[in-house]
Amino acid sequence: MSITDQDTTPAYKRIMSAIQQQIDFGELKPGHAVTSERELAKIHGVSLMTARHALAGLEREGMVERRRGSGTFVAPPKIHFNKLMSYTEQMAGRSLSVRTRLLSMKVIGDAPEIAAHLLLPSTYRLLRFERLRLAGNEPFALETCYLPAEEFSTLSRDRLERGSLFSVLENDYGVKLSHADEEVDATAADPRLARTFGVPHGFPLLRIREVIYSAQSRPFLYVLGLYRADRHTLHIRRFR
Amino acid sequence: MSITDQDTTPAYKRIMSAIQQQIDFGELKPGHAVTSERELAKIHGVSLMTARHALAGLEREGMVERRRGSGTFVAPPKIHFNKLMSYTEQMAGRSLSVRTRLLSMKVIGDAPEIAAHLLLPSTYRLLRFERLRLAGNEPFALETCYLPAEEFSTLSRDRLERGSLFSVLENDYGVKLSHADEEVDATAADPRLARTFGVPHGFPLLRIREVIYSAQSRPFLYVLGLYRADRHTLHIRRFR
DNA sequence: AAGTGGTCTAGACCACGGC
DNA sequence: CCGTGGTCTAGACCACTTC
Repeated sequence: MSITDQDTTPAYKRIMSAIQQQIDFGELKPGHAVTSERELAKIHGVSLMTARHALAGLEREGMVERRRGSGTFVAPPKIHFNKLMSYTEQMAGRSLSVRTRLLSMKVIGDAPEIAAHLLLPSTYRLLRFERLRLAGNEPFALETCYLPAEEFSTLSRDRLERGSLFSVLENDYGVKLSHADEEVDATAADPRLARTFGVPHGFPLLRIREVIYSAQSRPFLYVLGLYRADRHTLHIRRFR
Repeated sequence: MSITDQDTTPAYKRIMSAIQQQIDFGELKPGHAVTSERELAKIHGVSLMTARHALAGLEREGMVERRRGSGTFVAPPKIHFNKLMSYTEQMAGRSLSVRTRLLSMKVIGDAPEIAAHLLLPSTYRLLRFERLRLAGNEPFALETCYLPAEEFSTLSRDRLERGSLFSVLENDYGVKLSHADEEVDATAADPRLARTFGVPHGFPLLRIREVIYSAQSRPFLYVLGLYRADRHTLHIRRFR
């Protein structure tokens, strides 16, 4: 950030970024005291209220804890509960070798229920593809994705097998992901699924139906996921 | 927060409560404009920053939306995603007649795994009780709860069958509930469960194991829930 | 142009924690 | 005791929306 920059960024956001960097770069570790309000005000040449605003923002994001009479401290690294993450992202932290195999990919026009979930006319053309997730050589998840075909017609098989769907959507298509609503229940493996997963007919599976919304609150991706219950557990945190 | 505790309550909290009441009492409905910052400041005799603080707090709670240049508006009623609620509370909004039958209740001392979840010694005495949830006359959920026996020795069968466990804990024992971590997977009904639910052996069930924490981040309640997958869906919202 | 929320100042007093 | 965060004042200017 140079002096010539016409810096329109609010002061409190700049202070937030500065502290965030200290944490990211490891200068401040969990438990360490963060520069106090009064010091921040002096250092950055702002009023106390502005320095407060910065710390309050970081607290809301869960980066720091504030203790009256004591100070502001870097919060312990949080497990990212209830975060919308792609499979690739979820696995990144766990050093598990997971492969993806693209089973099918085609444009369909007869999925009225799914079109309805995406707020599209019932005969709207959708791009559907199935991906099998394998740990080692053992399949443990089958995910079927549905996207509006027109918008994402340039999606290639290659990209889907290689990287994360989320990163393709965010980087190549500029989609801003906002949130997802999931419906979770249980089902039993029918003959086809039993064959796919290599489990007995009737084997319990976790079923997750998911509508993913863009930043404009527009639903644009529907995912039906089926997971071997013995190899997959869903973690949720609920707050009172 | 009541009107009688004006003495020590911060002004911004009083203003928040006042607006919250307007919403609760139906004077302000979703979409309606909330009193502006400047008006609130005049009305309550506080500075602009304090009025701002109140509206910012309500925004953080999701009660209002703020639109620059336009105003502050009552937010549409939010679906309570990812909220820690008792079964009774969940059903309250749905006009479903749900009954609870207490199947068993006893103190046990040989549940080391569950004691571990509650950060207690492996032979610690736990109060265990099973509750069957019925819609109409049809059972659709079986919940087994574990509590430290000493603290909750006065819990009566009567209270458990009558009201919500949460309300008993919060009102009678003064427990402040904070959050819960859940593990969700699927399983198949064994003979006993099949008989309990009146479903075939092997029927898919949703299984939720839940550790509930008090405000001091102390785990104090473990719940194992089994749900007929065809009568029960879990809803989750995830954010990016 | 009038009204709104967003940012910010330069102070103030209080309640609390640790020394 | 001193430093901390929590609350608050009485203004100010800006950016934005609506009319």
